Amino acid sequence: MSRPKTQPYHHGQLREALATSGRALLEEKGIRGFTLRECARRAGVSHAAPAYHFASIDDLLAELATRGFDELAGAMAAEAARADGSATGQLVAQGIGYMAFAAGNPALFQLMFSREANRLDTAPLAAASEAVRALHAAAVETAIPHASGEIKQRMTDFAGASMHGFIALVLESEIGGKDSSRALKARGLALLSVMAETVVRVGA
Amino acid sequence: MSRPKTQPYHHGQLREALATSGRALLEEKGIRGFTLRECARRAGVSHAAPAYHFASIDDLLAELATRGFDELAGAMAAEAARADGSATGQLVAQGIGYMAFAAGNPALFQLMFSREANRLDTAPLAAASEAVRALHAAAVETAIPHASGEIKQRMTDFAGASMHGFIALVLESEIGGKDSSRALKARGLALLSVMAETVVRVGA
DNA sequence: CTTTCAATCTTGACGTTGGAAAGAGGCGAA
DNA sequence: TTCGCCTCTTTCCAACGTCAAGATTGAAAG
Repeated sequence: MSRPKTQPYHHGQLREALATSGRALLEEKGIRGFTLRECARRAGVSHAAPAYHFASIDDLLAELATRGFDELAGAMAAEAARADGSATGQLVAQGIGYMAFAAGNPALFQLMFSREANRLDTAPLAAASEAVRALHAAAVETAIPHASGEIKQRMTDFAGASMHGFIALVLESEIGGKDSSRALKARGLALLSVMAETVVRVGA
Repeated sequence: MSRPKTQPYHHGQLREALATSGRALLEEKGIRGFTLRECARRAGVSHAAPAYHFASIDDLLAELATRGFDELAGAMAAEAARADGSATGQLVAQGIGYMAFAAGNPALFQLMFSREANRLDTAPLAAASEAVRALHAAAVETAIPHASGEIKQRMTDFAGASMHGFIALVLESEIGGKDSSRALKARGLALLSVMAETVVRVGA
């Protein structure tokens, strides 16, 4: 019976199960409605079972945020991989991946970029969010390889702020409250296009 | 004794006191650490006293968010009033007011633009946030009065996304983790400047 | 000035939460 | 088989939001 030794016992995959049910719960109830006990309930274990895998509810939230950043980086990289070779290609493609992830996981996205997550700041979480930042910086580097360091920093600020701000405002329905998803996508693309062109123009 | 009849009794100004202590508590503990009972404690009343003034904890949070939007609009308008007459003046000045408010009230700012606040959505809250949006749209209008409606909308998206995204990322220390406040201000101003120039250029 | 009375606050209770402590159960090593 | 550790359950506690009931007060009415 050569079972992988990482499936030890009773429930076996509790950590994974909690991350999964937690993620769903977060999207359903929002950050304020998120409870450890409901999370455990959905995983089919007693309310104190999570304690062995997560030191506290904040620890579980940190794990969710960390996985979110990993997935976000994946989404950005996947889009970027199929971008054309133009100067703005990477930047726009990554932006599409970024916005798509946010739109698909609004509550998780907000958790990742919330002050609460900042307060948690475990090492893996910091590393995962740093990876996303690095990916973004690389896209700017590709767009304006010959610009000065200061310009590159300014344009990284600018590009990151534009794409993050747009989707953040959309999620809060501060932008396009009643608009269709299709119309919002068009507006998002238009924004990314203006953003990328500006980066290249200023960085030239 | 012609006291204003709106100062009725015991504590008298409980609603105000709760809004004040609630705001401070929110900044201290964050949205997850915010509790009605602690709020009441700080106002010097029993744990159930708030119920008379606020139907629920969400109702109190909605009030805080509403006041936040009012104050944000005030900050934007105050900065804009002392702007020069250039095309980009209003836009940059409002952006400064916007970022200054966010930097001074990070937790409140995040509450205002959180999915939770969206869920609350009382009429006054919707009106207050709409007022901020209108102020911003007016600044874009001033910058590019002759552009088409679609361009104006796109540039409103763009300008709002840039300024909101930048300060949002700063608050989460996703931008400039260890930088001084002075350096961050410079980066914010640089961003606003690029943003405003782009609006005018594209809208021309 | 006394009497009402409605608005405001307090007390006490209920169900739920996060977390700690202690015990039960099963798996792998000896 | 026995032992010991890892995993989960049970039980308990303080604190939470909310409700219901009672107490307190300022001010209007007589």
